Amino acid sequence: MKKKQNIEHTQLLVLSLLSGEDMYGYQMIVELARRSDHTFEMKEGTLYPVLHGLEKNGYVEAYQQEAPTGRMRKYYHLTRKGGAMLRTEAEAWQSYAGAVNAVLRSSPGLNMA
Amino acid sequence: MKKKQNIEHTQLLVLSLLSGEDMYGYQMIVELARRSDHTFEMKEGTLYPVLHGLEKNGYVEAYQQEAPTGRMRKYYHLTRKGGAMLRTEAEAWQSYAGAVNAVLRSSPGLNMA
DNA sequence: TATTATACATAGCAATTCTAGGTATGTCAA
DNA sequence: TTGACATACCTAGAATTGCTATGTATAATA
Repeated sequence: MKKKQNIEHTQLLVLSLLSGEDMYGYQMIVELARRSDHTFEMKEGTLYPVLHGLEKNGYVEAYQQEAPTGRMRKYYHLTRKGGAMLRTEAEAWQSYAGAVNAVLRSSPGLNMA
Repeated sequence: MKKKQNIEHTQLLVLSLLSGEDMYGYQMIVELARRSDHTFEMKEGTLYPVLHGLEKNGYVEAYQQEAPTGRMRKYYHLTRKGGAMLRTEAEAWQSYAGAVNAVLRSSPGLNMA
């Protein structure tokens, strides 16, 4: 039985990537792997539906642009609304992670530095 | 439309609680809320199925014990196997959280201390 | 006596990610 | 030139997981 990777908070990670520069889907997958030291290897089947959802809700805007190679790429740009959502979700993440760590720290079975 | 709370890593949190002392279901819900400063309000519909799964896999053992009030409680005890799983999952959490934070830190749209 | 807290349980819904498949072009080595 | 691999996009359906809603029952309290 194959283990499922389960990257949660996909939306937060995508918004975060786009806050630096406009990116296209494939690039996000590569960048996310790089910045997370390959902890995250997001699947296309995960990313593309999320991107379409973000666009539908006005958090990102898409535009086509030709790559130097001649291939078409679909770039995504973070909107003002998307930036606000990013800050909201980042705060939620901080709160969530802090709470998990608080619970783990209270566990004698672990050696939490 | 009601917002879903979505406590992920439920299993890790439960194992962590049980590494301190044996607990019964209702107590875990109360304790988890307390230790997480009420960030986590786990639902019974979430907890009980998870407990049954942990028991089935040998991570915890259950036993009945009468409370001072006269009511029956079902206590859960962390097994050696459960302790090992706790350490494994805690490590996975550290790695996961570290990767998310690394990505967020690389985002100019956020003010990550 | 009615409400709230305690205490356990499950069926089915909803949300999310993955698997698995499809389409197509560019690059590079054999 | 052909075959493999990387690039680049997309979606349907499966699997997982937590939540909603509901049920049962007892003890405490207003």
